[in-house]
Amino acid sequence: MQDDDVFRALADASRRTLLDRLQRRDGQTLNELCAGLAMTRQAVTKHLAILQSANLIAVQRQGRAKLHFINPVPINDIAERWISKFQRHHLRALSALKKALEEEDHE
Amino acid sequence: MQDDDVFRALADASRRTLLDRLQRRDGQTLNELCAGLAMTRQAVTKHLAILQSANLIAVQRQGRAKLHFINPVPINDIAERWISKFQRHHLRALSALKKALEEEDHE
DNA sequence: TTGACAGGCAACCATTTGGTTGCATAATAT
DNA sequence: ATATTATGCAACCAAATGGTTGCCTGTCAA
Repeated sequence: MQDDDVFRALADASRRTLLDRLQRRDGQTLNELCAGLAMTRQAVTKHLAILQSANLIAVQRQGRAKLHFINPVPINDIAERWISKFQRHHLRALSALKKALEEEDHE
Repeated sequence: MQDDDVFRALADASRRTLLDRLQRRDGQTLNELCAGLAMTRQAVTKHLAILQSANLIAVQRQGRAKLHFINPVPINDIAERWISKFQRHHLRALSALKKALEEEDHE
């Protein structure tokens, strides 16, 4: 599955924070993204590499600076392909859960 | 963040497969969920425990069997709180999801 | 009651992960 | 030309992760 990289990239809170920051202001450099985070620049570099290989961010060199741009497409893909699956079965699943919990209460 | 458990639980392909299976047929036992998977029952047990502590599934004992029920709420929560940030241009689809959830709550 | 079936617990293991430090390289400013 | 700034690379480390095996407990059926 190609979604796997996206899911795994999103699993880390630091990486979600980085996406958060890029979402607030797109096109930030590595050093800008490092500011205020409790980890070294190299750690951030690794996180960004993971986000990039999951296609969640795109990178553009500008002189010695490296600009990072968020790519919302994979997240939207997941939202549409995967999460909607759960919504489709939401009613049935919820009623099954409810029924199960009620039966549990009667024991 | 409380979403963290959900994100991390969803990061593993085996766990997503388990959710997939429960989505197809809810209320399966541990042994049923193990069938055809290339890992031991104990590995599946661990995955189910992670899914449970992320509140993605609920469990009900029935005699010596253990029934597993999917809980779509945390995933919908993420869709609402987090992923929606990244799909501003899909506001219409999102409001449809929100509306569906609200209708469900009123049952 | 005895055996088979469903699941739980704990120890152990290899690999992955998230992080570090130290040094190197490339572009810019003075 | 030189110092400074922005980033890259590689080795290393501890902890988390995903998995195994072995054995134990509880429940059902014959």
